[in-house]
Parts: sequence; structure tokens; C-alpha cells
Amino acid sequence: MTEDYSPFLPLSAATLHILLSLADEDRHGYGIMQEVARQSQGQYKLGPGTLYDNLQKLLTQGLVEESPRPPAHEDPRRRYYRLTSFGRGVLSAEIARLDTVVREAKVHLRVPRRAT
Amino acid sequence: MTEDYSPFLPLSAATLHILLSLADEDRHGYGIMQEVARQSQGQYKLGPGTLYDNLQKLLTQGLVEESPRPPAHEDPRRRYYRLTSFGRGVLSAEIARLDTVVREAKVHLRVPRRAT
DNA sequence: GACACATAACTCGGATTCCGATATAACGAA
DNA sequence: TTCGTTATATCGGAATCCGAGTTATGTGTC
Repeated sequence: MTEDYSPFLPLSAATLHILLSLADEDRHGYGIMQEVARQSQGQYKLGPGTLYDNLQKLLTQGLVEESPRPPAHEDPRRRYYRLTSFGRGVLSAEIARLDTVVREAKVHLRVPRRAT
Repeated sequence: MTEDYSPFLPLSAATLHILLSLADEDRHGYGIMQEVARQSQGQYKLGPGTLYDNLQKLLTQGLVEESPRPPAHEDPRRRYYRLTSFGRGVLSAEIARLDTVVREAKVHLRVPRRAT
């Protein structure tokens, strides 16, 4: 069977958005902040405190790892981060969990009929 | 236009599950704990600390209010809570937000193609 | 060159939230 | 009357959030 990701769930909003921003491509810290804001249409914004707290934790837990800077003559200050396959698993598990919650919620929220 | 619920979002997992458990019917604290566990198939369990911290906050913010005990000869210890219409609005807004996140995520998670 | 602004990584400390252990007690059944 | 469950609630340590601030480099523009 597949791995058990449950000890990592649920993910906080911050963690979820960080992992999600790394799903497509490797990014550096500042880029993560921008991508998170973009992906949520500015609804959710990540401060540096939350970002680096989370990045530290994610590196330790092995959901994210540092990746070499892409070869193009890039800003040497940048440090890039990548989702590990384990991290991708956790992210998928969380999305599946949230999907269930959302579907369940939609049922219960539909016209809250009162018996009167 | 409708109200702006954004200052309340995102909801923490605990808050979300508590509100969700109250969407259908009024419940007392212990009942909320059970319902949350049931709704998540035991995936998410709420301890009393988290529950009462949240309930306190939700009452103060006006997302939840105390409701009279249902007339049936019930256990007099129970204190019942009900979702206010404002709370229902916040919950709906959060579900809509999560729905977007989940849909977005599914796109980005589908077969993480590598450029090689 | 000098200036300004965006980019970039990171620290710090206060505030908030989580969350299990614990306390207290009433209920229900054996 | 005794035991397990139901029930509300507090406590305090740990984890997390999160903006203000720090330092410094890149990227223009005048």
C-alpha cells in the first residue's frame, strides 16, 4: 500500500499554499511569496516570518529540499526549494482530504431547511 | 453586495470542522467533538482544549451563539451552540475558497511532467 | 556615478492557536 | 455502588503565525 501521510495532516493554510506553489516548479523564497499571492488572487498573503518558519520545518521533515540554482545567469542571492516526492504525496493526501471536506460541506450548506 | 468575510479567512482546520458540524443542527460541546470525528471518518479529532478555545472565540466574534436546550428531557449539563447566519456566511465563503484551492491544486498535481 | 525602488534572505518577539493532561461531576447500566 | 461514558471546563507548554525590522544586492534612471 501507499504511505501513510496522516501524521502530517491537516496542513495549515500557510504550509498548504507553500507546497502548492512548489508543485509546478522550483522557486526561491521571495518567489514563493509572490506565487502564493498570485495563486490565491491576493486573498492569502504570506509574510516572511511564516514563510521561513514553514520552510525550516518542511526541510527538516523532508517535504521540501533545497535545489541547485537554475543555470541561467540568475540572481546569486536566490536559494531555490523543491518539493520532494514525499512532499508531493503529503500534498496530494491533503488535497484529497480537503476535497472530501468541501464536498461534504456543500451537501450540508445547501438550503439549510428548517423543520419549523 | 454581500458581506466581506475575508478578514475571517482562512479558517483553521479546527474552526472549519466546528462550524461544519453545526451546519445541520445545534450541538453541545461533546456532540461537536463526536460529530467532527464522525464527519472526518476519524481522520481529524478535536481535543477539549482546541474546542473550547475555538468556541470562546467564535462566540465573541458572533459566528456562533448559544441556543436553548431542546425541550425533550435532556441531560441538563449540555450547553447547545448554533451557527449564526453570519457564521454560515463565513463558512460558505471558506468552502468556496477551499473549492478554488482544491481545483487549482488538482491541475498542478496531475502528472508532474518533467522537461528532462 | 548616484539615487531610488524592487528584489532577496533572514531574524526577532509578541500574539495567537493548538492540544493533551487534568479536574470535576452527573448520567446510565450492571 | 461501582464503573464507564458523557459532559463542561481549565491549565500550561508547545507550535505556529506574522508583521516589523535588518542587511544587502540587483536594476533601472537621471
